[in-house]
Amino acid sequence: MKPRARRGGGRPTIADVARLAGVGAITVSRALREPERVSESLRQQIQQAVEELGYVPDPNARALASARAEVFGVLVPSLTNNVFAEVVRGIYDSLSDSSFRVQLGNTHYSGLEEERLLQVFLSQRPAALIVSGIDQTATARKLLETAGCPVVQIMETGPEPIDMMVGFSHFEGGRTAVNHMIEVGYRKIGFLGARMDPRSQRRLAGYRAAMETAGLFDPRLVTTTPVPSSVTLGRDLFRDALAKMPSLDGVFCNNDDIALGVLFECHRASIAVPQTIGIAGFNDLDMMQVAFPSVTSIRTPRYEIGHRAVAMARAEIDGARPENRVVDLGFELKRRESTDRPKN
Amino acid sequence: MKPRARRGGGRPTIADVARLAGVGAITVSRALREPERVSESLRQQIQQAVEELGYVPDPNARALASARAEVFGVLVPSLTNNVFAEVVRGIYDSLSDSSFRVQLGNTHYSGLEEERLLQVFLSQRPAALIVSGIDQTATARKLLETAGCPVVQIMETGPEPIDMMVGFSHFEGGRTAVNHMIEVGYRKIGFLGARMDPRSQRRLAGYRAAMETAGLFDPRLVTTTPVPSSVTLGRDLFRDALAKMPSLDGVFCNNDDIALGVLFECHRASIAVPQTIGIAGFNDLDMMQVAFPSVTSIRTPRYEIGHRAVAMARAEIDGARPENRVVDLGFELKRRESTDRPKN
DNA sequence: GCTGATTTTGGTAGCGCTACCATTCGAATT
DNA sequence: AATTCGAATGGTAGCGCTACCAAAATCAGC
Repeated sequence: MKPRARRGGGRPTIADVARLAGVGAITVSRALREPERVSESLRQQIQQAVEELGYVPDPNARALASARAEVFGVLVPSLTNNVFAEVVRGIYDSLSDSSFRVQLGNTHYSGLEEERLLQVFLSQRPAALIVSGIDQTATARKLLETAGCPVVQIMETGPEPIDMMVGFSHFEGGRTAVNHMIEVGYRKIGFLGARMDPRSQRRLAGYRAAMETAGLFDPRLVTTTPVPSSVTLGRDLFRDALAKMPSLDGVFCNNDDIALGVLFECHRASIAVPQTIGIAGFNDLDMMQVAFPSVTSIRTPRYEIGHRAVAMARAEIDGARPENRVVDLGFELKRRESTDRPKN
Repeated sequence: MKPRARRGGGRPTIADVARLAGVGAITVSRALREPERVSESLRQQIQQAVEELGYVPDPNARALASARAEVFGVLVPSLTNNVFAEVVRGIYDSLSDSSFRVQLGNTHYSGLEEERLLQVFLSQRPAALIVSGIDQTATARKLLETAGCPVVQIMETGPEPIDMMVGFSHFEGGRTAVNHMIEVGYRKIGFLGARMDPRSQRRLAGYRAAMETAGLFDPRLVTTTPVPSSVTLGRDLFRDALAKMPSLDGVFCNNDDIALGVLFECHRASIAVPQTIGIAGFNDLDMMQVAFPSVTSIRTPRYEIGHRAVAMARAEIDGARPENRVVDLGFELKRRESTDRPKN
């Protein structure tokens, strides 16, 4: 029977390389994946044939034959939020020295969307999965538990990892920022929050804990909205908060975008920062230290989280079962001018 | 011969579905990909079997058998730059109703890295490729020309598309912004630029054209650096520019990050904006309209570029050869307070 | 009712690679 | 010298799916 014309458009296959190098196909496969299992001389012959033909292995065929794709599935709630962009950058950078690909999914902060994407990702049998947060739905959790590959939950840490975790405590972050504001003398400290995803909720809880401990908590100080965060929204939230409680003397913002909106509004309304109003943000974007006045914020290890998540997953793939399944990378309070209140 | 134990971990295959539905495997395949070619009754039986088993097709097997992966390869120079994050979001959103996956690559503004990633992407036989800019290396261009799939160059337009293009003129954007500043009375307008990738270069060219036409060009007005852009860098560049040319009365910034750095530095140094210094940025990030004073900028259609690129590629995949191979989505000058100079 | 055209369905043979097992061969052991 | 062993290499049989072709079923026209 006449062989069918090559479907693949004439790209060289492993068989072509094998023929040119005068070895069996399987030996080429091994030379490429486990060079130490092939003798020096053959390895060189094969390497030369690969280069001569410009052979690049087909990842699809590889995945099909080995029942495992060299893919890291990554689920984040947003692609444009700078925080997750940094995490994703850390992931990509940490994988650039390997042949792993990244399969990125945007859950839009939706648990259902996360389930759906998980299902899609799983159909590829990924080498590892990285998911954001620790509040997966029960269905998603079950899918992850039976995924048969390393799973890393990122951004937060918690008591019951599906497999591994890398993050920090948003609760402590919020509490630390607010404690600092209380210490330097602010009393009527408002909380401004947008989106209010689980991590925002925990920052709010940290705020509340700090305020209650100091006997300063008042529910009217809290202003939140489910609307996605933006600088514009920061301004609007601040206006609302001030209308509700004109005696406000500080704000802890859910994130830096909101803090920036507050800062701009203070400029516009000629409200002195830090004298009349103190401002603290969360994440410590580059611009916070350049702003005028510079803005106090909680520095979070975004890039490092992506990097570490990949490192842990790769260790597991390589058979070294990491001892620490849950890694807390911490955060750092950056005290700046926006809360530099002259003690009175 | 005894069949080998299932490698794939027992997930249902198309054969399982076919058996349950009492049809041939190929019919299941068709029912899933081209439902109109299968009779109504069988389609329902098959659909039911699929749901009962929780069958999800294996994309790797699909890609191998059809010599074409349902993947859009996307190459961008940066993942954290908000501009590209928006483009990528547009791409993801436009593909979310399909079974296409996205394969994202970060070129780090390097032509060589772009070539390398292209090689990797091509090994998967993607359904389409989206690449940033129009300044590919000769090697990359050749790879793209022979890719055998739709190719869309984004962000810019130019005279010689590899296949299709979606973008706008950075030259005209720069010229428009600077013309506006000249019109309202600024004379010693500096150019502040970071990174200086090809698009930045063209904005600079637009700046220069506007300045020369008005007889205002002076090379000492131009301050650039190859360093990546940031708000901090904007401040530094502005300080340099001012040191070099204290009589500066305006700046056109390569992008909004830099403009924001300038704005903050003006606050800090008590330089009146727009009276003493006028500021214009590029891209029109959300925060520019909230800043105090609000900052004039060139609004660029980032999300729309991603959306349109996907639409054009999909049209081509579906066999409808789009008439317009090069689409200019334009830009819009947003006049704001930072250049609202009182006419004198 | 018959013929030819047009669906609709199924069988077979791969896609390019690797798991599994078999074979070869030289070195070490007895 | 015979036996054992491990390392190096190769052959075979799929992985799960679809392209291609063939067969069966349906339809239209006379």
